[in-house]
Amino acid sequence: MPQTMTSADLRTRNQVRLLRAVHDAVEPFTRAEAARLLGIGRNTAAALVGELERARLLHEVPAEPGGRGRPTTLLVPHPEGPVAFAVDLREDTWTLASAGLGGGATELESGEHDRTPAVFAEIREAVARHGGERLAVLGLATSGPIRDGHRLHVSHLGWDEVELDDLIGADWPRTVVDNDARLAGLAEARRGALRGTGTAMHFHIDFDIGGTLLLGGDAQRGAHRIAGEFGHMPLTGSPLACMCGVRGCWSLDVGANALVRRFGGTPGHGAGRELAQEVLRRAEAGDAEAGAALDENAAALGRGLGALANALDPEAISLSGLGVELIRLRREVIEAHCAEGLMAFRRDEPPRITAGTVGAAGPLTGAAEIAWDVILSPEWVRERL
Amino acid sequence: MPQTMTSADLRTRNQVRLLRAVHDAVEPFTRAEAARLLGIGRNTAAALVGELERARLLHEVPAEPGGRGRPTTLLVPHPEGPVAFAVDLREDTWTLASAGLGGGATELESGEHDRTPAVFAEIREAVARHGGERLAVLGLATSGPIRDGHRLHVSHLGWDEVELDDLIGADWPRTVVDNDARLAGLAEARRGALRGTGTAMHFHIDFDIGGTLLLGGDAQRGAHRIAGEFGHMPLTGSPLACMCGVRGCWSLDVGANALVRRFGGTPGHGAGRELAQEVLRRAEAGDAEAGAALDENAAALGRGLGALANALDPEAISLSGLGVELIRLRREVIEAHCAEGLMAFRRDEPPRITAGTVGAAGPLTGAAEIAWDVILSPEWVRERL
DNA sequence: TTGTTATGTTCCCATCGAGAACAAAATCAG
DNA sequence: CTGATTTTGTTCTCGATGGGAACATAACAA
Repeated sequence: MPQTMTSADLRTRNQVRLLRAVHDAVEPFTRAEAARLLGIGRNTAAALVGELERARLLHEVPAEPGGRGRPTTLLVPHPEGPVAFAVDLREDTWTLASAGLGGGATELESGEHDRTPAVFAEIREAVARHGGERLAVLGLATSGPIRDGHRLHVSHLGWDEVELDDLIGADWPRTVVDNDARLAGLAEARRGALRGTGTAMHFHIDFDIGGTLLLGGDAQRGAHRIAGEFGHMPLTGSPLACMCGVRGCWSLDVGANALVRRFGGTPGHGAGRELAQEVLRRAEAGDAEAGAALDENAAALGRGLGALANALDPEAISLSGLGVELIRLRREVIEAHCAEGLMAFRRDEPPRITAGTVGAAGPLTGAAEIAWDVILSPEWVRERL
Repeated sequence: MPQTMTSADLRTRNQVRLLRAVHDAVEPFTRAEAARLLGIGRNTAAALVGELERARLLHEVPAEPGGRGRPTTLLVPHPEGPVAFAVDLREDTWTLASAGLGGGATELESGEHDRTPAVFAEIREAVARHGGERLAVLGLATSGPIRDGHRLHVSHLGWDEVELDDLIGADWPRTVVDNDARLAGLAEARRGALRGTGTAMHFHIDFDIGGTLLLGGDAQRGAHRIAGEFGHMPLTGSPLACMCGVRGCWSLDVGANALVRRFGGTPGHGAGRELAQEVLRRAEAGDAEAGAALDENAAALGRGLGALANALDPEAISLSGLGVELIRLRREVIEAHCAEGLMAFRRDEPPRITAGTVGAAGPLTGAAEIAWDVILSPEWVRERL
């Protein structure tokens, strides 16, 4: 496991550091600022940028003068530089987007699908339509755990152990895949509400609840890359059996399925999202029963967050999906029950609970991030020159 | 946040890599093997080792010839090299040990204490008695969470927000502190049952249960460095109120306190450990009620482990304290209830549940590790030359 | 117009690790 | 006992890297 050794590796390393700084920056910065940021000399910065410009990875544009001093250049993505494609594969739709250095994604195409793995061929064709020389890596977000990075398991589509290696063949560009909830969390950590946190958590609340632990801007993946099933811990004392095969899961009390069940429906089939939206509408309009349902959902959410905060000590927790509405309408309920679940000695410093700012674009943004993580690696950059 | 830039940093980096390899190795290795291991040339290895020998960080001793080829030298700790001291501060005793490069710890002194923070002065004196020129860093393990690394909270000693910065003053050597359960886990990850795992968990079961998530050989610490209170999640549906201020904690059903409660005692005062030992003895002798108590404890343990495995996907889980006996006597119960708590699709690949191999020396060994982590840093090594 | 300030550019230099060639010290084959 | 083989140590040269100093350049300010 060699990390770095030769002087050439040192150069590559500094090039990657520079590219990563550009990618992660909120605002573009100048070459001189880059030198200060990386702690290198102006001469070295000039050499690095020159090589990256020649490799069509960075581009320099004149910066408007901002005070005294010789005018300098802004470091921006190269117009002919590599791009990452990102795919968000949902229950019955898919979206393809393109993202350059810096992360800004533009949607290219989207479509519906028939809930069979044939959608992968459809996506492959869309990628071929839009992908040119500049396409470097494809990041794909799907729901459901992906064991060891290739065995996909989406229960609500009836996909059981779908073999991704068979569906994503040699005619695909270099492709990296991950779970949508985890990628939504990664997006928040890199470009959203969790930016800058050392330890944080993100939860996506849809039919049920899934999430990820974010450490230093990266998502914890686990030994088989199926970490994040926080919704399948018994955090709320439910006596019910969950579809996952366990009894008492947190997800039984949080999310659209819990709302469906409360109003007498059978979870797991179809119209849960519409019902959830309707409950939200009615609760906002003052309907007592809908309000009570929301209270229960928010209370169960908060109770679980408190328990998880005891164990993992996050600085902040962001929510997406239904969670955004729950925060908007029932923040006090969530926070009160979170505090109740927190050990007494930590109640004066509870985790910040916040709505994600990347929103519904989370999985797509996260997929672009993991694709760019491949590009911004020493191996890839060295290959490119 | 500069990671590395100059060529001098490159050299330091490789020196640290070499020292870390020696520290982490199970068996000593030769200079030629080191070159292969780090992916550097024999000439470079010779230069690195020479400098480290002059800095009294490494020592070369003739290796007994093992086949053909010119005889070489074994890389071993320098006899005058730096040592780390490690302290394990327990409820009413403390132990001081010394650990050299490679981790082998030898006990220096131990004593009892009066359960007041005055024990820190006592420890300071013992350190001064044994510490000479070679003492570089002190690692200290205590029970209880240590918020932000300096505010100690040990409920069963009645220490509430004890300020470590006041107790560990400028007359101490460079000191690093952490929680005993976390350090026990770190010890397993570095030198015990979890060695080589990418994602693993460790739990120490005493009066209650505490643990840590281990990622790539390091312990997850959390935003306020108080992560690891897994025992205070409601994983077993207990209706009771816990001393921590929360209702339903896992710890209410696992550990010595749970046994005390089951046999009519009041947890939190004294003799829980003796009772636990007696229950173990009686259960092993065939006593039905003691056996049932053990069953319940093991079942609750397994149930929680399964839930946590869903969320964090560890490759292996090691246990210390009472957990060792529980594995020895009730492995099937633990594993069965763990499987029951695992989502169905992961039951064919459950986490390996194993007794820790570092044993009672876990906190001390872990304390030595965090002390050596300071020594094996580029900053420290560069300072030493 | 002239001084100030921030940046770009060009040079030289110390250091680092790679690689090749050779030397040294053991084992193995006869 | 001798010579071939194997593995490692040692020495030397070389290209590349980043630091630093000196100078050039282009804006602003007085």
